Amino acid sequence: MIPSGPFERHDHASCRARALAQADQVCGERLTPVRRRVLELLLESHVALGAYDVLERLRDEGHRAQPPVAYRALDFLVAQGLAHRIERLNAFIACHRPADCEAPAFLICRACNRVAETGNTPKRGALARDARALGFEIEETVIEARGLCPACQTP
Amino acid sequence: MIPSGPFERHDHASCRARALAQADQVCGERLTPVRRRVLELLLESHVALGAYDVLERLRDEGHRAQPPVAYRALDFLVAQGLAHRIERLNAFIACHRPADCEAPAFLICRACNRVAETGNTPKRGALARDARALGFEIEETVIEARGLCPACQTP
DNA sequence: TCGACCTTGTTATACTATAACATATCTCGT
DNA sequence: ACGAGATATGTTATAGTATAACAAGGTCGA
Ligand SMILES: [Zn+2]
Ligand SMILES: [Zn+2]
Ligand SMILES: [Zn+2]
Ligand SMILES: [Zn+2]
Repeated sequence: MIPSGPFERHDHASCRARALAQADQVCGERLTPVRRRVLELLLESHVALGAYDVLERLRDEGHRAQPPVAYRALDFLVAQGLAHRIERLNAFIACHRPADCEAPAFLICRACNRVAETGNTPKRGALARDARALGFEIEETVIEARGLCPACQTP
Repeated sequence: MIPSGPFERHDHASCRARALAQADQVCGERLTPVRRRVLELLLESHVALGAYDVLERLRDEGHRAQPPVAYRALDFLVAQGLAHRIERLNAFIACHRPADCEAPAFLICRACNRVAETGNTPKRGALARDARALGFEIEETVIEARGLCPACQTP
């Protein structure tokens, strides 16, 4: 996947619209109003949101939601590949390319908190080699790098 | 680093003793009794322990400890490179090779919960390439693979 | 119509982590 | 000796993250 997005200036409206359209297509009716709204919230920026951030926003909109509402919606989105959980942050971001997203990796800026998804980490790196040598069967890999995005590197 | 350890039958007593000796050497006096005891607890198996697991064991031994006691000891061990935090598990494992551990990656068996550390992930993989292309400066990377160890793969 | 399945609502609780303040010790320069 | 700063521990309270469990309605095919 071509690295692109959060750290560059970009047309975020269409960035968001495209992801939402793909989500509609993937899920059809299963993308219920709450789930769709949560996805929209995640798509508002490239900053990861915690479940309670999502919850708070839902409440601000008049939805009298309890924690399971947020977690269920987020779990659904993650299961459909429309969002990703960032383990280091206990938070979630929307996937901006759900159509072709496999083995994603994440670059997390510790200064501005934006997260870039840089995908398709190869299955043949040093990790895969070591796993094979051990007889370990990898099912899923979390790769999350922390550092500074271009904008936050002091000049 | 040569993959070795948890998933193979091995002399765990010396596995543990070696790590402890290296820790003593690295830390000297700073490896206080509590900190050393926590490291020993982590070294008892290759299964990751949560902070509250550690706390419970300390209490079983008569130490009237509160949560900060466990977290402080664990934070110290992590800072010294004697233990690693596994983000996916909110848990900690001892590093069995503190002397030569840099950029570790982890293989987590979802069946038996043992964790293998397979180290020295290269700085020149696809991730590093993408980061460079984005101008992102990586400071630290979490790599955690989930799957099945050899013993847990049903035949 | 029945039952299986999915979705949402709601209450309560479990698990993980840190803030903040207190106490003790050591070391170093004066 | 004295006080300042650094380090380590004790203790209380609270913040933040996540799930269990039960209830209730909707859809849809057998
Ligand atoms: Zn965008
Ligand atoms: Zn940034
Ligand atoms: Zn061992
Ligand atoms: Zn296993």
